[in-house]
Amino acid sequence: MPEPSPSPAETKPRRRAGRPVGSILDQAGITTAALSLVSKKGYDGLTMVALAKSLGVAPSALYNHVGSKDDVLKLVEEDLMSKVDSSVFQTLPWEEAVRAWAYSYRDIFSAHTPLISVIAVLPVTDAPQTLAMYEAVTEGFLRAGFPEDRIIPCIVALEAYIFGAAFDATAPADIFDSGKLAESTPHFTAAVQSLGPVNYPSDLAFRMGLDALIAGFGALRTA
Amino acid sequence: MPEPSPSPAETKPRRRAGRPVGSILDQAGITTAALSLVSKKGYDGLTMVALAKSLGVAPSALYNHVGSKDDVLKLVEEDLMSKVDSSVFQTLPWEEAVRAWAYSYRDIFSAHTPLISVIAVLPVTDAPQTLAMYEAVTEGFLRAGFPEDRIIPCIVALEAYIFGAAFDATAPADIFDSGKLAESTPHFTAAVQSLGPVNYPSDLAFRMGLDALIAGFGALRTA
DNA sequence: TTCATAAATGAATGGCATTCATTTTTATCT
DNA sequence: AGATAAAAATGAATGCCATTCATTTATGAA
Repeated sequence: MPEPSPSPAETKPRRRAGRPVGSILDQAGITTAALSLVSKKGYDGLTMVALAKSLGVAPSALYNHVGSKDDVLKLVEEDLMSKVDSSVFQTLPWEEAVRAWAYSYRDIFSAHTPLISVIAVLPVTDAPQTLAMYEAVTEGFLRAGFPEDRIIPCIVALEAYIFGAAFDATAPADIFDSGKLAESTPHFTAAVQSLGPVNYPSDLAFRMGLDALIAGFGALRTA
Repeated sequence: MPEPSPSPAETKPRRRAGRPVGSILDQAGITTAALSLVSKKGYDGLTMVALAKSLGVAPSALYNHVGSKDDVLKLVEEDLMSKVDSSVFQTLPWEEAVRAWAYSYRDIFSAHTPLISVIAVLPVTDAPQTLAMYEAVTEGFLRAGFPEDRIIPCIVALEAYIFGAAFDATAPADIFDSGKLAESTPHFTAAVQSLGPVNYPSDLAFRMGLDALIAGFGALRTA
């Protein structure tokens, strides 16, 4: 630090790199506290008051580190995105990589569906983990021989499907029980019953749709 | 309840059919008021206080007709479901019917994404309009020659895709702007730019994914 | 008219995110 | 070591929200 006395360029206070020494709170701590709160109490339990209490701090103290509760959700989202396995595109053939990536993506976010409405509309700017995932997936598509201008539409469609499927995965098993109105919907009721005792086929449906998307998109490769 | 008095079958108070004569409020009125409130102020503006005011009534009066705000959302959902065009399955060949139905479904719910988290998990019991839609779609699949036990998984997968796409449709155009981090994600950034001035291809993506699902599922027909 | 029931009222209640003036803590400079 | 300025934490508001409840009003049937 060759920092002489006169030095008008350096006006901001400095801090030793990587050491949040002077404060109880920082964004990383808030993120992990939010995640453990969600895993214990669900998204209804994720309130600024509860978050502050779990950190041993007054609620207003949080606002020195995040601008709003939405900021907290963005932090959680970034953390989750970093857990989606997009490394598979470096090791597996395209079809299998897409499949593994999609399952990983869906499994992670099916436990965090309240985030989906936030993510789906959230600009990717300043979201490094999210961008890193997109970069890895894009590279995988390029390597597999996709024309550059088809890659983003394919990813967008796959993501839409994954988000929708994440909701499905949390639905109750009897969601298709037609109850008293069964008589007026005979074909639908029969189709539901033909599935057997397990009436909600969210996993079968996910696999079938994913197969269709992979087959359809795979045909776009030029190489 | 042995009910000694004569006429034991008729215990509930009667009311002339179709005439909500004695009260200002009923569920139909609440539903249309909620819909017009949403269209004017969005889902943030849909509060019980605002809803009551738009009906010229005290907020607590609403609770004589609905159990909770979630009930209001269910009423709105049912109304929207009745607007999804599933009649196409009676007139068009299967591929075109699925396409038309899916576009109609997505277009309606892209203006009501806050409902999706409710719908996706909501049992279909006591939701006559929703059941009617499922019945029409199921009939369309049966007519097209699908094995009975494949129909529900296909519908579930299509719905997941439609719900996800409804979120996409509301995303800002610059959602994929990588900003300062563009240098660290060269392939993704290039792929986004190859799309041209319109950087968010939600319509192209929807069409491509829908084509893939229709092609993949269409192959399941046996007839 | 009488009476029971349904509907509407207005005043609570408790939870929520967020703000702000104030105090405390911390890091750096003299 | 002491002074100083910035960052961080505090506690007490604020305003909005869904929901409840005791009470009053309106309605239809007997």
